[in-house]
Amino acid sequence: MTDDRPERRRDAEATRRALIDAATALFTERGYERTTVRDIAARAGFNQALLFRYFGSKKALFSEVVARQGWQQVRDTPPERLLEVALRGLLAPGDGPRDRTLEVYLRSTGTGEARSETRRLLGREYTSVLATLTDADDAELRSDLILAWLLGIGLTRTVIGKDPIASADPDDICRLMLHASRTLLEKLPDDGSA
Amino acid sequence: MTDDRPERRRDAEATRRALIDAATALFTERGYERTTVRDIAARAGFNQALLFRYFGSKKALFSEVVARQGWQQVRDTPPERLLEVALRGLLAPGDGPRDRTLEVYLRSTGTGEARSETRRLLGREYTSVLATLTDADDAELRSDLILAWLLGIGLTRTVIGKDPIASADPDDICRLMLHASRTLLEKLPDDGSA
DNA sequence: TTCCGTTGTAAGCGTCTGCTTACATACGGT
DNA sequence: ACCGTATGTAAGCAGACGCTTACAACGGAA
Repeated sequence: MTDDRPERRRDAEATRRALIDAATALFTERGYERTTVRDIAARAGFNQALLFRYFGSKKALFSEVVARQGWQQVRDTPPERLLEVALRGLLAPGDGPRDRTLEVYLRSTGTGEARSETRRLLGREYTSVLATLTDADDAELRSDLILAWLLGIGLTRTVIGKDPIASADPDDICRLMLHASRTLLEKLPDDGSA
Repeated sequence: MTDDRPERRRDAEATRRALIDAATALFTERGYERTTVRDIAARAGFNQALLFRYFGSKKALFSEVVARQGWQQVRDTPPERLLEVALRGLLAPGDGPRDRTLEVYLRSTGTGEARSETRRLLGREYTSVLATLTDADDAELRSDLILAWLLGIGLTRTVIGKDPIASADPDDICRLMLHASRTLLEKLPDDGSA
């Protein structure tokens, strides 16, 4: 229906996609280090040698995964809705197809060069959008603190799996977190300077 | 001065301590997966086989590291000061001897069984102490959100190294974060229920 | 001095890792 | 039908990993 081409038993495009999908799932589940190229290929249903033909290296594949998630969320969402959308994406149950950018982001801890660069760029994107919501002169720091909060919540719920955050109702978390964030962005605490 | 015993060229206690110190430093710097037993032994100045004689396994050593940091901070600090103390510990420059509990905590991401159990227990300790600061009926969730924020800030500053948090003045971060936390703990947003 | 348990090291085992090579099979154009 | 290329696999390499084993040297007690 959605594809008019005849089904091919060998299809480079489909294989590439399958590998990226498998890699995305595993990287978000286990993080970069604990995911092996053999795991990825096995989940995609192919030989791991293909992974190197298509992507060259494990690191390059990781970059493709991050790039493919592709800043879509941060670019397609109006700034004033971004925080809630990102938070709800992070809290949603893990099965459906959804934006996993922040999960990949927080799973990609490590000191790898290319990886940390990608991470920094993506974070900058979120921070600068959130910064438009306040006119404080330390707007960037404030919005960075909020991004950090998002990461911390995701870390606690998804990676560590610690209660009560892990099993809390997304609505409750949203209500509390968004409320506190709004006070941070809108109402300026006394900053002790002129 | 502080040790009246004669200096011994062979001292099991001192060796143990050296190994734990080296392990603490490396685990907090690189995380669990990226730290090898050979790295640890080399930094301590010993053969890696000793590590297994004293601790049995890499995982057991990690548990000793966490245990030795030892919940001291969370138990020795009065609840109303805990948040600031923990945050400042997380933000302080990396050289001096200081409490690294939260750093180890956030570095120990992964799915290892013993590790994740230790992590959960430590987190519970922090959460329940912070929960005494509010009388909301979802006190635990609120304080867990604050612990998550601590982790997120530490992650951004220490692990990811992303500006502006990475290079911000600790005082500024403290002022903003503590202010927002107080509103979360003290002033209850409308929770839409009876 | 002899002796033996403690404290240390060198070497290596088995396994897993990212990655490569050599080869098989399917496909599309002629 | 034929053939060259695109797509796929099986096997294996070199190195790193956690961990073990066999053995050397120290140091206190006899």
